[in-house]
Amino acid sequence: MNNIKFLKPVNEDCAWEVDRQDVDPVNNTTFIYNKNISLPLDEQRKRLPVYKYKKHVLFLIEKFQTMIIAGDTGCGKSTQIPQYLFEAGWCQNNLKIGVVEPRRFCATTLARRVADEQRCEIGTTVGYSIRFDNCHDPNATKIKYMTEGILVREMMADPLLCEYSVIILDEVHERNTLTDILMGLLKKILRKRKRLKLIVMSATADVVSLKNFFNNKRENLKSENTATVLCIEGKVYPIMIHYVNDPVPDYVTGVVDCICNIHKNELDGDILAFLTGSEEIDRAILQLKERLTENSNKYLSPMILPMYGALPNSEQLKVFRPTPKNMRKIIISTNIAETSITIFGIVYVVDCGFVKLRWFNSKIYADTLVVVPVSQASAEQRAGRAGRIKPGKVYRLYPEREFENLTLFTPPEMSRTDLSAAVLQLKALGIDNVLRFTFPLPPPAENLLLALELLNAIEAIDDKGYLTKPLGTTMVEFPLSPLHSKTLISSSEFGCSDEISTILAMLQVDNVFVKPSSGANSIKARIEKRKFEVEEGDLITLLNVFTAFEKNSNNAKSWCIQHFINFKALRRAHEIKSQMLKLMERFNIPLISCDGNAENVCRCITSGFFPNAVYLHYSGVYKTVRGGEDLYIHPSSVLYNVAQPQWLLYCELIHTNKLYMRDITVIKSSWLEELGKKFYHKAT
DNA sequence: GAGCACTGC
Repeated sequence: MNNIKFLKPVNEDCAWEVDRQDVDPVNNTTFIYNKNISLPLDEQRKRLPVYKYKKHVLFLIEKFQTMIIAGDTGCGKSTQIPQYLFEAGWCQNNLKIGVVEPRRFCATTLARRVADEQRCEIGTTVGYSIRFDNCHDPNATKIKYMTEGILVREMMADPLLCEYSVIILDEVHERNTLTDILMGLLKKILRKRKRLKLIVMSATADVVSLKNFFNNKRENLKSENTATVLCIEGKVYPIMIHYVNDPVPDYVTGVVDCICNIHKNELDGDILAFLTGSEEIDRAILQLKERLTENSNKYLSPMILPMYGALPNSEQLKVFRPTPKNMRKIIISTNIAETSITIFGIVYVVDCGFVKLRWFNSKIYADTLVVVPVSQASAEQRAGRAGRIKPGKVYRLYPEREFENLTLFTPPEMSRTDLSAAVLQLKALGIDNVLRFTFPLPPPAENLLLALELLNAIEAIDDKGYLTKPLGTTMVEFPLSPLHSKTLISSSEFGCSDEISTILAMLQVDNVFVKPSSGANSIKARIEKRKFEVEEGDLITLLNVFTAFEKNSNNAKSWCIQHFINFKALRRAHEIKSQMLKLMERFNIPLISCDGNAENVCRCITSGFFPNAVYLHYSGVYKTVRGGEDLYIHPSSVLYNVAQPQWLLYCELIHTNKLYMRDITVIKSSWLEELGKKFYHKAT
């Protein structure tokens, strides 16, 4: 295909080039451990813990409209229960079973596994549907795995989900915003369609509150319960939990100390340690490499591995390979290993007791990342990673008395993040009064009101709270956040919809610029990036990258390597842009190019992102136009090293030691007066 | 001078 065969894997500077696309998703089973792999499929199915509960499941689903199933990952519930229902006739009369997963990876791998067990081709009786990848047959598919966003989209077209006899919500304990929206909507649908059944599956969540939420039995009436709980006991080994006597001053060093002790004194078994971010993980690994030598343990050599989402796929896969003989894997991970992935062979868990979460800051109307103590449920989930193959040990880096002070559950995402997209979605689904919507856990009213205020300012909803036509109703159709979709829809008026659709696609992918860690190449990468940089800011810079990428599409991969651009990110941006173009055509938004007139593009960006405006205060820091909060230019911005412009718009805020603006565009204050008039006349 | 995890007909 192209000329990259001269690159050697040993050349560290090219390591980034190996990435997810090289992993064959069909044959990649490293993520899922199956100890019965040598048995025939039917035999494997019968050995799963859930098999003993087959009759219970089928009995309870007849009797109750909603069933809450609690069971650990690995008990087989996500693959088996849909098949039990299918085999018991729940797909007669052309009805389907819908299984809703929080991640694309789960939806596709589970569907493929179930298709194998049903001995059918994927996309026939068993299929899946995720964004950019439809693999199901509307007439033949009976068991359909999908992501949460897909079901929300289906509800917009078919509000009572008439195609389905059963909906299964999986991994509900993660409590994503979409999970909560779906639960609220399904509660309504269940009232209207008595024959629809709902199964809610969860690993740790508090099943009692879920049961109460779905129970339609009215107080003081003799009517029967409509919801029930089934607990599936998986096979777990006992876990011994250790606490420290006194709080540790620095949990990174604490984790390192603890790992060294385990490695020196404990028998074989891999170690999994939780920290909050990649920076901490890299720091811990440096310390460990200094302190652990081949001689630290007579029998086992340490094999120290990082694990976090931004890590290249080739690096992530190392964590799943079986531990070589006479070695001990020591994995230092973010929260990704708490729920999203399962690593086999863990016997020791070290928990720093903290997690990094998105948190809505109402002063600046933005989500920020904060490090907070974990919840009890989260601590238990982390601990549970130790007892999968034999009795395990867990080390918590806080005193035992602190455990009781932890909150029981991590607040659902809805209660702690920006709600503007969720509110817009609900409005489109016919929920006019979002303040009275039955959320599984109502988010703070202030956050809902701020979301409504923002949507009104960008004219997605009118003063009475109804979706505007055509702007608001069209915005919902795009898989973009409200400010982004507003920008896109107004882009044809500014004569630059081609450029804006590119920029918005580029904003949705991360790590466009490759940053090698070693000296010479990091300077080269810096020089290459300069070639794309322009004084208008980061967004026009991204536009330049994409335009150059498309011009070189016949040798895209080698072009990316040459210019230190992330090929995978650009390919995904291309994919997202094509989806946007299709939607734009459908909603009659003409594709117009401004042929290099950057001012048009910047004015258009202002028309959508005006709520995120800042000005340069005489003290030398930027302040938000409404709240007057201090913000700083992120070092990754092209504007970091130039004279500070007077007015800026940002697309994203990162809260670390300061509040940093990312993806910045230079604007004029007169544009704000013109394009964000309604919003700013109150503020100024 | 810096980066939780997911996701979208």
